[in-house]
Amino acid sequence: MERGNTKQEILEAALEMFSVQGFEATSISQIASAVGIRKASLYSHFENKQAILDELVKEVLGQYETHSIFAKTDWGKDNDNLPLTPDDAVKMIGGQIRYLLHDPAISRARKMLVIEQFQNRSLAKLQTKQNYSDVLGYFTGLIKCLIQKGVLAEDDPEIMAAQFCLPISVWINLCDREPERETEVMELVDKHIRQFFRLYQQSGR
Amino acid sequence: MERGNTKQEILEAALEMFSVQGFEATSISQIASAVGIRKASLYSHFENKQAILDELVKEVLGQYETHSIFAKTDWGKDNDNLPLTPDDAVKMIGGQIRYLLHDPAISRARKMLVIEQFQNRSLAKLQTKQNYSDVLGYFTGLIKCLIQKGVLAEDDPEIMAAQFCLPISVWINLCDREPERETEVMELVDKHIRQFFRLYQQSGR
DNA sequence: GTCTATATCCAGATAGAC
DNA sequence: GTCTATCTGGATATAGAC
Repeated sequence: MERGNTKQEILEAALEMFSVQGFEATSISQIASAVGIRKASLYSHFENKQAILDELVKEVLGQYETHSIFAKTDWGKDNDNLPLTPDDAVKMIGGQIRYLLHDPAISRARKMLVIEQFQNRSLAKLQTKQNYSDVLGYFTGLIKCLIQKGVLAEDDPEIMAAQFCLPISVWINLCDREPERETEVMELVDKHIRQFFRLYQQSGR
Repeated sequence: MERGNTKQEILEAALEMFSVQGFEATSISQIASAVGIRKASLYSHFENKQAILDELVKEVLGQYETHSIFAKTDWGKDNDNLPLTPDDAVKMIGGQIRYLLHDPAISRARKMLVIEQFQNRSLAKLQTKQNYSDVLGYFTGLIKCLIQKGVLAEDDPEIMAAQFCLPISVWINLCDREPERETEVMELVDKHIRQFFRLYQQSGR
């Protein structure tokens, strides 16, 4: 470390605390002492407490747009790494879940949005976008491709996507709350994906 | 009103605020003024702020055990009002969702648990029990009955239950966050239930 | 049971030396 | 940029009159 990145350290410490206690319950002194400075020094980097949250939402959560696979919805041509078999799907989704669960910034941002969703209208919208609409849109596109390729039977793709990814959303939230249940959850995910494929293959016959 | 129920009014006001702002961000004065008394008077009813939360968890959330249909899991004999058709299921589940969404105590308790789930280990456990395990157990039992009756095809009942009720959980949470989307959500629920039945009927042929 | 008054503490935020 | 010192307000909680 050795300075220069103090502002970044503040953002990281703040996110860590906001994601457990929430914004209101986290004090400036707490954040400052986690970074190793006095609370007064923190005001050299941010105008006030709210500015920390604003910056977090803008930067840390904003990098979602550039990095998250769910933010892009162009399932047009690049059907290269499409999961055509249950095994592929389990591998792909399993890896994705593990990444979402263990990346500190991502998991903390997700938890913070859960905590603050009823408090703040704009955070509610962000929560819906990142952890519902975009995910649903992503899987709707993927499933449309799989239908077109004849891998899955024809049916309402949006409902199929919901049936596929919303249980997984709930299981991710369960792991956020009780991390020790991760292996149990991963087994459920495995069974769920295979059953989903089996089902929507059969019915298309 | 006219007194005598001040303690109850305090609990209700507190739950209303805890369910939006969270416990830490809600002050004693806020609760007191919502009830129409001074903050000092509140200490005649509760030893301290924590005692309000404890009582809420014990009483208001505890009445879940006696009133919620999800708390009972005996699908043994009383297969009277079993939803045998998609229409029945849509009607039954739709009514249940509307009840869960609009009953003030239930919806506030649910939101409070969402907000406090990462803060407090025992509230995390309660959240998992009430809004995950019990619901999953309830629908696993129901689905087992429907399989036995030949209404649905044979498959892993726990996974079927997850595919059935976890999307609905997510949609309820979406309505908690953005109540104006209720009708849109109810249409999704309708389509989801019919597609679920159609699917698991077909595959059993 | 409710009130006013008060004690104590800690929050967010600013001033100014180094 | 970080510090000490300080301001101001609001928090939880208690004491004691009515």
